[in-house]
Amino acid sequence: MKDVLPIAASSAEDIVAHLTEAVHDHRVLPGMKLSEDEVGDIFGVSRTVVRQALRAMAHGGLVSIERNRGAFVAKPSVKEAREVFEVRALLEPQTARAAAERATPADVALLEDHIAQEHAALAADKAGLALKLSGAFHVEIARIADQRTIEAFIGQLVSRSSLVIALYWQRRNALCESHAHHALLDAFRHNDPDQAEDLMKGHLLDLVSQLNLRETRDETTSLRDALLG
Amino acid sequence: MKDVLPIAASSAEDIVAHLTEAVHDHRVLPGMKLSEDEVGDIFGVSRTVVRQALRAMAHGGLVSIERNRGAFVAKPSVKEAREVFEVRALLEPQTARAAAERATPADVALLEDHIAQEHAALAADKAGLALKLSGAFHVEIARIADQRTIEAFIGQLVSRSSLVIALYWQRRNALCESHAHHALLDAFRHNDPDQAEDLMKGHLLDLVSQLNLRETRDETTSLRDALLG
DNA sequence: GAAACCCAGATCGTATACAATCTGTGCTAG
DNA sequence: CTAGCACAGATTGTATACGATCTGGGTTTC
Repeated sequence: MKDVLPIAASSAEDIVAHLTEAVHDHRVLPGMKLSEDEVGDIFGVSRTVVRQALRAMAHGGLVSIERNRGAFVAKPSVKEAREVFEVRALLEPQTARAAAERATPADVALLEDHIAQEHAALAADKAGLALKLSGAFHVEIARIADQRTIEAFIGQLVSRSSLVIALYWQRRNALCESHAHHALLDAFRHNDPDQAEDLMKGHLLDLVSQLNLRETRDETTSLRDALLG
Repeated sequence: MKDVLPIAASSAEDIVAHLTEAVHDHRVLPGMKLSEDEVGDIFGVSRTVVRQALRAMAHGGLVSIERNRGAFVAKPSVKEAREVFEVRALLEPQTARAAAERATPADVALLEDHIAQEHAALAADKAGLALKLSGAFHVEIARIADQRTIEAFIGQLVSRSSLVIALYWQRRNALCESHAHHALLDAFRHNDPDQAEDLMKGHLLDLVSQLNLRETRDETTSLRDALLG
């Protein structure tokens, strides 16, 4: 079981993309060790490029690097978790407003497809995949708003949100957000900035309200199993 | 002139700090080439650590890396320049509000010292230094607001703002912002969130209004001269 | 004379080797 | 039996070496 074929990825960006996706759909969980050798084995590259990837992810807040100890998937504290959603609450409503002003039929179609995939993922009981798509939806809105700087920031915040959700989500009600996304889609379709802004604001509040920002949780799994299994 | 003593800096973070400072006070200008060998010589480290530093700065938007061509100090486009200040307008007024709510006498004293240094720099005709301090002032406000995530973002935005100012500033009136900072300080001293928010909003609008977001400018200087001369 | 081509120098990209640091295990002393 | 220490294995940090790619100048050809 040691050398299944490595994942096709040569560049550091590929590795970042793969690992980030794995974190987004909760195949890789907060606290997991990302050993340079192991990652290098899995992707079939040398440690040099692995280190580039890990440091890049560290800059995005997805990974924390401890000197002489290695890289770990970040475990945001309760304070950091709050901060992430506070910043999102500052950035995203206004961004949704701008997106609603600019959204073209092509944009709407793309978001529709996004939501359809989310539904399919939920139907197939792939909660992780649905979560990843849900995050991408938010980033896509920033793209539609034609705000690349904000898009990059929201990308980071969505990544960290995945970590926060992995740590602090209370499962009592399954994720019903696709409803919120559908409502947002309507606002975009009708180019209604006011409603888009309000809906986004409410959506983010909803998300935070479903978190339990008191206790922490702990889990550990093999990185190799998470990525290749 | 080839081997003046290298700047004392061993770690990648030191190099990032030095180079970032140099950019902030306009000793290093947009478009300047940051050759790995040259930077390594200047700081007395190997290319390995230089690359770490340059990639880190690239993630912050201060440097742009072109594959097989090298690293250059970023030259934000007019669109990026607008975006930077649009994001700042979203983040900073609210942050100033939070800071005004939390500011302690110690915080106020620290900001006072900051402003005093700014004045001294302006009096000594060190416009670059004054600019750097002015940016640090904004970051300090985020720290007082106890928002580390926002602090990091504003740090990035201030960095890029330095580049924008280097490219698009129209010099017709010298930078009189220390006045705006003084007004903000008063709002913090009296714990007046409303006024702090308004002042910050106006301050940012002022800054943008003093930019000429139409033409670009070009200049080139030796990195070594900029850092060591 | 101008354009296309080719080659040399320089610069970056990646891999590998070695040094520094940490973790955990087993031993020893109290 | 427990606490402290020391050493071995593992992992990361840094430097260096080599290969790939780009830039610019000089030559050739039309």
